[in-house]
Amino acid sequence: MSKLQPARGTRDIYGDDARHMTMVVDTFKRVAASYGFEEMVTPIFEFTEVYKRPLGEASDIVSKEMYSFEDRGGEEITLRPEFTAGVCRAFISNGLQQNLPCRFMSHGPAFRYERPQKGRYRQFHQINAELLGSDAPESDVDMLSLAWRILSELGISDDVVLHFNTLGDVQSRTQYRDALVAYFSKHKDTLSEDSKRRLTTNPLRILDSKDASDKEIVANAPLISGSLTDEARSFFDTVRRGLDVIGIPYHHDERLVRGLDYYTHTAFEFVTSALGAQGTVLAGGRYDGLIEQLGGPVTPGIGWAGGIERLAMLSQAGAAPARSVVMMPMGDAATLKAFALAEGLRRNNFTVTQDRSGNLKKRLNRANKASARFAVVIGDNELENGVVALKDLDTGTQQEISFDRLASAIQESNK
RNA sequence: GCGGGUGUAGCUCAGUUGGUUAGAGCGCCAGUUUGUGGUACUGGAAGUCGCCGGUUCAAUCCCGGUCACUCGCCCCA
Repeated sequence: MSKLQPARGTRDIYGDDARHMTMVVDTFKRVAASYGFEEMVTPIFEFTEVYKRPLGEASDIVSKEMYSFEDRGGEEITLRPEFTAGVCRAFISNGLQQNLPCRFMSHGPAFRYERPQKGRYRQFHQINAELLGSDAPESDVDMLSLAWRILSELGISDDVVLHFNTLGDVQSRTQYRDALVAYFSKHKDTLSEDSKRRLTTNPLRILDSKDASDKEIVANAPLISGSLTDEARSFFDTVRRGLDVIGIPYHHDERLVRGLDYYTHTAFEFVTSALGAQGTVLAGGRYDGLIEQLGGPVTPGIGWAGGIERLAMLSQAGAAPARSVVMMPMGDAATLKAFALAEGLRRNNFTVTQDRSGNLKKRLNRANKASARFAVVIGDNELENGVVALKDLDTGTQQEISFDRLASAIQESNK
């Protein structure tokens, strides 16, 4: 590597990108808190088994996308490829089943060894919400409501469509899987190579194949609604009624499935067409068997994860950095005085930086480029008289202010 | 993992049908103003033409490989 560059699929995040992503996370935390969610910060790596079991040995994530390694103590370790399994492990490890339901929010990086594309990185970032311990369909509505609220506050709810389906309970899902395998096996000869493989690894996934001839076959494939038990059907209807009451528009997509084995009942994706092939910005569903599968007490759960990069690309919203006051001391004595003045201003919640190099012209130039709001010039003349020259960089006006009145003068001009 | 496109200054891009000193705009630096910005004018710095190899008298240009980005597939947030 002759040029110093970040490892493939990783990138440095700064400037506007960083501001947009921070806005996504801040909005997420604020809104999730208003739904009663509390932070759960789990380790960024876990024993490999934590992800291997729930995700399914055959899943692509486990079979070829995980960053797994043996650490120096001989333990099999994996960088988290998603949040749910880790949060559930934490739930079990800490015996949190005493106070159900639990509502956890998390955010941070996750890792998958994939071919990078726009909006798809090997180190990517997610916001994640999990609600553990409620098997009521109303909880599914709560989770969708939370997601919708966040998308709305990010200003992108008009740009996404909620695709929504049910996978039924375990019995429904098993029946459906069998029905699909039976149906697709009849058409095996005309299925694409990818889908022939899926027939054994993940038959549900054939339903969203993009292959033209697959699509023809899929058009007549049996639907999950034909395999639903009465309970599963009634569960689904309750969730739908909830969405109607809250006023979340959705598209009932009978072919929407999940890639991961642990999902049951509600499955959903908020999708945009603005990001090319990586259109899913937030997705999740119910996973009633997961915690038990990990060795914990039987506990239902529902959760979702949102891609921070993708959400940030869509929303393009970010808090502008606070406009600063720049101290411009001329000479050693003034430099010392500027320290004291700056501290005083910061105690009054102003953002203050120091610029001590170059002539005044240069400093004002820099301040201008940095969108600073005020310049405070202190030289020997000012020191003698106990004043500073306070320059309003927006209006260009300048006035002499005594040391002790500086904060209030800035406050006044900034109105 | 598979297929297509791209890679020239900090950024956005021209260009060379293979031939001496590779260009523009923006940005950056300096000056016109010994302590007063945004405008204007003048001047300047900055590129191993992604990297390695091959063909050739000669490669930034052609060929091969490689790395990265990008679009689609796969997968998925």
